[in-house]
Amino acid sequence: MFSIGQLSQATGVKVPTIRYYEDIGLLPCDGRSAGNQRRYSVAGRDRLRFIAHARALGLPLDAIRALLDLSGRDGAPCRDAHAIAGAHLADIRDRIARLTRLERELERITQVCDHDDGPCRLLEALADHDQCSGAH
Amino acid sequence: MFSIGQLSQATGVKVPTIRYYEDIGLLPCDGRSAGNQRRYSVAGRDRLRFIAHARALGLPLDAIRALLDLSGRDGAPCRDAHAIAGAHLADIRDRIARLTRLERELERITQVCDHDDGPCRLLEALADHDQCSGAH
DNA sequence: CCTTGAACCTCTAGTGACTGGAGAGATTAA
DNA sequence: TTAATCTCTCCAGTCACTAGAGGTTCAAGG
Repeated sequence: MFSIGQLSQATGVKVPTIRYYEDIGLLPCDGRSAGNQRRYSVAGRDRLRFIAHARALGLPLDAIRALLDLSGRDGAPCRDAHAIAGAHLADIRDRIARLTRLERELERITQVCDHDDGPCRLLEALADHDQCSGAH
Repeated sequence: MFSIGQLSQATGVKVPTIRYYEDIGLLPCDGRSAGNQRRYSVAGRDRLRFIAHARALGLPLDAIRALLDLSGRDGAPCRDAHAIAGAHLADIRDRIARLTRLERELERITQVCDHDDGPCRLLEALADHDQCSGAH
């Protein structure tokens, strides 16, 4: 059995975060010591590792909760898991696309003015959406 | 003079958001009606347009506040404005790079398993960081 | 057995940038 | 005048934590 600090060391997840995951019902502890301190089993550690890795991949906690529910069930979780991961992948691609448009727009804006005196056209360009090539 | 709703229509910024900007000291209103309703001048509308456009470009409100302070001053705001915009551009590029790594990783994970029966390796792959090519 | 210091407990509040709702008052057009 | 719309303030919620206060428990050394 692990204490919360040992679990934190074993997974790289901070202690307050582990307690937060318990609060929202994502990671129950496997019991308490006589003095009311949390104790975790190996299964609990593995569950937290799953959560931590999925978080590192950017999945929101709701999606992680759904995946954890799936992995406990039989039936056809494979398709459902793919649906969740696929939706996340689509979301990531969408964010990349939008950030890339912003990058180009901001590059353009920072290049309209590269002098040291006179009124700064950068501020004007930032103020005026009409100068932009598209929507954001 | 605009009412808050007219300002909202003119800028595309929602009414509660305008009030929020006032709360945090970003956009004071230019007076009140006899019945205590907010009134805005053309200058106020332009200021909100600046804020809205900078937000659409992804700048955080802190950076926008700094830019608004700059645009009111003389001195050498041009260099400072470039510094703020440049930092934001670097941040965007960093986020794109990280999202692209995640995209590749998630692509790999979703491809380890494309069947309909048996245990889903997608869930295993999500659980196991060691299968990943790098850090995230 | 006792002490010390680290780890742990609960609870509250704060982050960024809003969004939504309740319940009451103001404005405007017919 | 009346009805419809708009606006007011205040409070709570979002997401995923993070930080702090003030108190309790644990493990190791003497």
